[in-house]
Amino acid sequence: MFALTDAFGCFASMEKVFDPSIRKRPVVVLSNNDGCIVAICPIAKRLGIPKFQPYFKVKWLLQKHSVVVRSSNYELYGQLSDQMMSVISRFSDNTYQYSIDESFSEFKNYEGIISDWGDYGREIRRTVWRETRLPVGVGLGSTLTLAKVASHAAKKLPDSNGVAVIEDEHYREHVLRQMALDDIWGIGSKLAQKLSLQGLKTAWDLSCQSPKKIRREFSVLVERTVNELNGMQCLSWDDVKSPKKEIFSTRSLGQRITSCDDLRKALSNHAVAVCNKAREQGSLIKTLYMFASSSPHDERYFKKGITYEFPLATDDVFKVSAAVSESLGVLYAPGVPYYRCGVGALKLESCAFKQPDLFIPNGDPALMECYSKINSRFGKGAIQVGSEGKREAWAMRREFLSPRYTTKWSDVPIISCK
DNA sequence: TCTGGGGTCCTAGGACCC
DNA sequence: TCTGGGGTCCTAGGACCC
Repeated sequence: MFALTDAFGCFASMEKVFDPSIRKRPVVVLSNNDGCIVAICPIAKRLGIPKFQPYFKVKWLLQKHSVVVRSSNYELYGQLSDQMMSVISRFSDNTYQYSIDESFSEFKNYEGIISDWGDYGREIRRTVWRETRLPVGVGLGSTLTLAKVASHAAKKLPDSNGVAVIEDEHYREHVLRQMALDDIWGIGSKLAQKLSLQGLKTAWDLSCQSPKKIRREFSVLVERTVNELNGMQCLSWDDVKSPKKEIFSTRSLGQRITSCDDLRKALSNHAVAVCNKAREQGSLIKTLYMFASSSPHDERYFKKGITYEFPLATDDVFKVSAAVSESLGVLYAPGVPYYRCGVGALKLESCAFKQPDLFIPNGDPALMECYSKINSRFGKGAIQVGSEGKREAWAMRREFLSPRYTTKWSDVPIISCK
């Protein structure tokens, strides 16, 4: 048995944790630079507020319903996510955090011990609420895809109360019949469109297809989904837990930048972020990709990218930020109003198979270890590479930012007793 | 006044080589 | 004289997810 536990309207619900005055109001959270709506609390959802729409286009709708608008407060969400994950992980000996608000749990060693999975799911839900004030849904099923289906049902079906268990055939059919194709994990809008041309309408229709035929006409991935919907496990635990093959850090800038120095600082920040993520999963970077561009909505769109090959795969932040400085000449052109830039590690190698080179100095692994330790002890950014610069004006626009209740001393909530 | 997210993986197509 | 296959690598763009 697998479970998927995820937060309802994650960021929007997180905004309510330390601000009870907005708990009963519709809340949405905007993406970086207050660009798009990325989270909608259940109350706002009922008002029909759309997700992933540019903020400036739906502003009128938000005002009409007096919706509370917040910028992304990543400091707060990171902290609350950690708390939520730590509660969930107490309920299984094997969990995997799939995203900031979703966690898979495996219960291989619990068969026969847990008599009622529904009760167990409700216990998880209650405990997360009690300890973090976050509303979560819990979906249980015999494959990872069915756990995802169940969590969808836990959110959507009125009789579920936040927990759904797909155990018997009857219920599986009941849930799948009410699920749209593009709500299935791995089926997006394009595939859904193609499938509907064949007369399929619901997840149940897809599950009734012959896997062989689906493989022939679509792909092994869709075939796998069909099998998983029927309770045949194709996705193994290792598939979702496997280390990333690519790591990116990209961002649109709060303000256009035009100076070479600003671009270097911005890219340097991304390069260091990528490097840190790579080290966290035990990877070394062999190929780095850097790009900078104006906005695609500009009249004259400018985009330049460059790949940089390290002679020896590395996780040394100094080497990675030096690569940025070296490549800057290609990316920078005077007069371009840069709007977006980013860095990605395209080729990663496992540090378990590190191959030293007699003629290339290896950097200082002790220095890197010390750097990592300082940042994990005192928080991200406690120690930096000089080329990253300090927090710049163009960093990020966050007009509707809530206090950093958990990560800034002056913002810690005060409870006064009379 | 201006404003349009971010991350990962896959695939098609081209360049190049034998 | 003309024709011809197949593999690898790279890149850009698409698809999908949250």
